[in-house]
Amino acid sequence: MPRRAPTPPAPKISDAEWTVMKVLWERGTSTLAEVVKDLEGRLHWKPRTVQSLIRRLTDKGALAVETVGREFRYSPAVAQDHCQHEESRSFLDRVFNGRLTPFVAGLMDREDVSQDDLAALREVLDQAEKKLKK
Amino acid sequence: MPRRAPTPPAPKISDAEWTVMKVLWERGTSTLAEVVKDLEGRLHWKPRTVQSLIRRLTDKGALAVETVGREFRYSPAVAQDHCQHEESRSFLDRVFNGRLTPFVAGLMDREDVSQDDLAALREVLDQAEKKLKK
DNA sequence: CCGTTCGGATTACATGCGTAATCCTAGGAT
DNA sequence: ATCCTAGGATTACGCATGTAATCCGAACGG
Repeated sequence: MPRRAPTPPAPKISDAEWTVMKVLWERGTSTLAEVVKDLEGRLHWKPRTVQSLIRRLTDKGALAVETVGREFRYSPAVAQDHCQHEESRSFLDRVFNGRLTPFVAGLMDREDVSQDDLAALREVLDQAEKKLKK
Repeated sequence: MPRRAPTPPAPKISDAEWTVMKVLWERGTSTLAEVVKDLEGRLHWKPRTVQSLIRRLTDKGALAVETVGREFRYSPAVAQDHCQHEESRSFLDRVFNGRLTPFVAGLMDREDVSQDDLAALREVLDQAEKKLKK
């Protein structure tokens, strides 16, 4: 599968940082407390831990900080799509020599897929084909 | 997509280690020199570096060592499929909340896919469906 | 006004990773 | 017999990561 024109690279986001970014992408601009709230229950993390991760993310330019009156509000500074795509590429390259089909085949082989999933995937392929023909 | 019954976990393999494992999976049992040879040209790595990686891989149980006469021969102690599947799962969970369809859709959207790729993917889906019906 | 609390800044600290160098020994070249 | 060399064992070393704790100042409750 050939790549398109290169896109400016997104900052490299670690595992734990992904967890935080996902909250921010879902919620949009949020305060530390809001992020902590969102994560608690699902995660054991102490608030300090979340703060550390947020700090690292702002340091690497993945989050923007805005001082609204008294409080700091954080928002994603990189598009989720973009980050997802970079991760996807590097994952496929590393594990499957860049090839998508064996990846999908492997999953199908070892996990149960629903009819719905299959239908959704076919739909995606049809869209791709339509785009290709244009 | 629901998971199947859990499989015994494979050792966690780092980026650089994947490069080495791929050589061993392709070549089968090999000596250090053979692995180095296989990698040189594609990679800048010094032989010592390769040796370190091999050592870490044997330490974590991903490679088996066998002393054949004078030399050490290394072979994969874990199945490639298995490792690939674990990576796939953790990647999908981390980046796409476990969902395959958005992953494929994102790739289709940002990369060019060939007719051949599309056909191969359709074939995979057909197989999955057949398996599902049985 | 005073103590508590919340969040930013700074610091911590073990582990893993990428990328080797050094040391040592046994086998091969001369 | 001697020296070189390849490869295993040990050690290195800086950076990233996961997971916080500490310190400090401001806001808030009483």
